[in-house]
Amino acid sequence: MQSVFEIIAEPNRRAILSLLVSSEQSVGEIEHQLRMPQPTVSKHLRVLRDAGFVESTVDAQRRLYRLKPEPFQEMDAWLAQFRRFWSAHVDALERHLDRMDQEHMHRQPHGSSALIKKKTKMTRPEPRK
Amino acid sequence: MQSVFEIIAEPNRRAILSLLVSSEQSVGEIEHQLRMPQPTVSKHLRVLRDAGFVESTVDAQRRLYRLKPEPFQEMDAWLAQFRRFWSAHVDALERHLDRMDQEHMHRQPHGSSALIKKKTKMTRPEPRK
DNA sequence: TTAGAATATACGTGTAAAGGAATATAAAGA
DNA sequence: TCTTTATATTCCTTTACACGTATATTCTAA
Repeated sequence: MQSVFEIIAEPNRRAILSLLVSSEQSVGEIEHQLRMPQPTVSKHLRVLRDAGFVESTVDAQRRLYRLKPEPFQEMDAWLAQFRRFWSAHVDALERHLDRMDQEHMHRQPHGSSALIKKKTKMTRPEPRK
Repeated sequence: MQSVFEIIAEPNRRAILSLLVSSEQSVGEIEHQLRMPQPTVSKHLRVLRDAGFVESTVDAQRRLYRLKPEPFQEMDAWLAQFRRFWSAHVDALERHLDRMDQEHMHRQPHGSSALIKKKTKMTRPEPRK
């Protein structure tokens, strides 16, 4: 489980990361919001912490977990080499994500598709009038 | 092997994608440049094609593979939700990637670390004079 | 100091996927 | 047609990892 890419390959881990983007959360809060068994949450948090995606602080019996930026920046840096290539083809993405919506909606319980589409539209160049 | 994230979790596939960013390549060219057995290349290309990362055209007995943009855009869109969060912490990335260099250099045969660092520096804000 | 709450870890199991070796398919050229 | 080149696929084995269940650890509060 060396690389950041293997870490985020796991859907539950991506869900945890998306949850933590709003604010830090305890294990129990993650457990309830994502409806995963507690050992599952703890085990994924362990992996995420070892990989530097999150850090935790102690609050009584609770552990509060929050994001750390470095691995995300590393992923972004890897993606950067492809940006020149794809930036020409923005329109095709709309169709692609619409297809994803149809096929995978049930696997993405937290509306990330909608978020993706919204964000994508923001990066689209304005039509020249 | 549903999601784009699982596809790029495999290091050989990432190497193939990085190779194709310069230009389209035949299976044999990929095989030689990355020093992988031919069946390995073909199998990974199959996965990449099914996931929409690449497409191929026929050239005599050869198959020429090239990148397609959509999956990269989809990954970028997922990463976007974390950008607000990390954009404050740029300096920490330098240290992080320097550590990665020490630990993983032998696993990244194509100088992607150097490329990452270079690109990262480009996105760093200029010091105000 | 003991009970209960919150979290972490250990262990056993199933499964998916990556790799190697062999073989199949397809096209080109003699 | 037969051979050679280029690529794809099949079969088999191994390994890594995600999960469930059970148990351990850690801290609080009574």
